[in-house]
Amino acid sequence: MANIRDIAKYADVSVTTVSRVINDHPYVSKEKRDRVHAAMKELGYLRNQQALTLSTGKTQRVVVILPYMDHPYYSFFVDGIAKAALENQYRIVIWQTEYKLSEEQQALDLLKHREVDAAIILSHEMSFKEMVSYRAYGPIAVATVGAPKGISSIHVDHYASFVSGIHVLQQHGYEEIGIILSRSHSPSSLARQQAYFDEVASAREQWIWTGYLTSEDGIRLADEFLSQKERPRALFFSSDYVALGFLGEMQRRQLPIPETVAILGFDGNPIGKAFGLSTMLSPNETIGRQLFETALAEMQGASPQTTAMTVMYQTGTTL
Amino acid sequence: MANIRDIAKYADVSVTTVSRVINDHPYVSKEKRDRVHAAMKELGYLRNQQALTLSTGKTQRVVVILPYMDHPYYSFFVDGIAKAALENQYRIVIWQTEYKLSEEQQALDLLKHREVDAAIILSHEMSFKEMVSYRAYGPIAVATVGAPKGISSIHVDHYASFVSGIHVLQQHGYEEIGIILSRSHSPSSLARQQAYFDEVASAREQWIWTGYLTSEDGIRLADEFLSQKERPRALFFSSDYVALGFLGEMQRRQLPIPETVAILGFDGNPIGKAFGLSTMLSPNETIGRQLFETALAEMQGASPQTTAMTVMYQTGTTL
DNA sequence: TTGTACGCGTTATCAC
DNA sequence: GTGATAACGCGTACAA
Repeated sequence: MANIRDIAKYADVSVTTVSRVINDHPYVSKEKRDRVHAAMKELGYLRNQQALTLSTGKTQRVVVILPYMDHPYYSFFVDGIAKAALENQYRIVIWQTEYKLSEEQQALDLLKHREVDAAIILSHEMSFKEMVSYRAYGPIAVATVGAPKGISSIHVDHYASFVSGIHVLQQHGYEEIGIILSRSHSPSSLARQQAYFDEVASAREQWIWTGYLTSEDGIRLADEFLSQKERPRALFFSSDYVALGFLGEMQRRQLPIPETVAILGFDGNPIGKAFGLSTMLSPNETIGRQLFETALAEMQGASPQTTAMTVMYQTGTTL
Repeated sequence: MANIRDIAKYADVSVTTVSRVINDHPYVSKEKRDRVHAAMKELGYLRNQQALTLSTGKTQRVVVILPYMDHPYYSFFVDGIAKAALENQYRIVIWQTEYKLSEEQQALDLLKHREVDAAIILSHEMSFKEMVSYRAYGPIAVATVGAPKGISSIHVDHYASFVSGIHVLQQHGYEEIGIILSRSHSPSSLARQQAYFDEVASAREQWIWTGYLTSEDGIRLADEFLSQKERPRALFFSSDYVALGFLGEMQRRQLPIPETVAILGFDGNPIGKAFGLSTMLSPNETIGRQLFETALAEMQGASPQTTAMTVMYQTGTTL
């Protein structure tokens, strides 16, 4: 609990000198430097981060805003963010929103109240218009598409990615394709629908299933899918977990894949490999890293930037 | 950027009065209260959290220390912690250690440097002896077994849980049982081995596989398992993800489950349901909640406590 | 009911 | 090289 003043008194120097020693500044005689070090050791000095933070105005913290902690999709982003943050002596504060606007607002209020230096948003309900109003209080980097000037974005180009996924399906001979989306009105879902209608000749509304986020949703999809009279020959998912739920349920019903219907996932979650899931590999950990690095650069004066990432086909046995 | 003094000046009152208004204290005339509110609105006042923190000595933050963000096992704990924390106006800081002692030390240093009020540790390499040396700087709650006095613990009783899992296997007629562990020297692995030798008559060293953490490890296990001349009739895993990796690989090789070998998982990860995995359901989200609540109680003066949780058999088709 | 003055622990400024 | 002293923005005795 000894503070900088106690050290100064004990070493018989000024607090300024102690501060200089702590921060490795020049212009301190070796003799006093040694005395200060000895005093710090003797009294068990520990620098109080809160005081530093108030004094410098920098918190060395970034808030990461995401809807669900327990959805494995997000953990890869967070992993990348966490690694980049730790390497740069930053801490990350996690805020789980469950897509509630009020939670997103509270999380961004951390920026206003100088509790964090920047915000990284993985998915959001909030409009970009509202988000921009927080920009004055610190850099904001998002993993979603459509960010306006002022807000950095490192994201998967969902339109291009879905197009290339559809091409993979078509190269495998599938023309009648259905797609499985998460939230119907999210920008990524809209981009995916657009790609679907642009690239699939037989595209139809009934072959778009929306509201599927978890593996349980995937299980539930089996009934919805099988109950249709006219069914597509292939399903392109927007999440590996949903795809795996569906795949497992089809296996349980002894319906062979891809004979009954081909399955193409999206993400590249390692667990998919165990079940031979064909999928579009998304570089989510890299995106996480870059989100932090972009935010860091902005804190140091750089301009906001937008980067679109692409996905890669990862072969499996479900096509 | 207006601070409490600016408000005071603008409303023509003292800073104390402004502080009282902010914190809803009594003894402020309605008239001045209104003036202060008006001034705050006019100047766009936002309370600086860093200053509050330095002044009160409380950060309203808790650090959560865990080895891997991208291992889905931990996300359920974090989910529970996050929910409980947000309900109590606490923020959580995440520190990913990859089981590196130095990272664990750095994370606990946050406590020393008053950057957080308490620490929650989900899994650790550090000895409890060393951990205790940090206790002086704030409450510590762990999700592991064997915590000494002074350190709170909400954990799965791995010995009892493994015993009950083994009983489930035996009730299904399996006597020759093997077990799959993660890190060989972790307390939970030791408890599981003990349970194994205590309860399984045919227990043998060759039927203990250690070093399996991920689904990829589970895939790899298939070869190790099949190459043994004498094989157990059932495998009891310590993680659903490893079990699923193994299950998927066995399916790929067209080896029927449970005929080739029965599989019992451990965790109760939702994705297991899709593939009919029989497992021991562990209340990890609840444990997360209680970890936070215990830490909070300690911050408010309560004594450290230890609670052991039990797991429940969740039926599937792999036994 | 209100206000003055100080403490929280640090860094930054400026004079010596 | 060194050291007073003023910020940073808030809460809170204590006095009035």
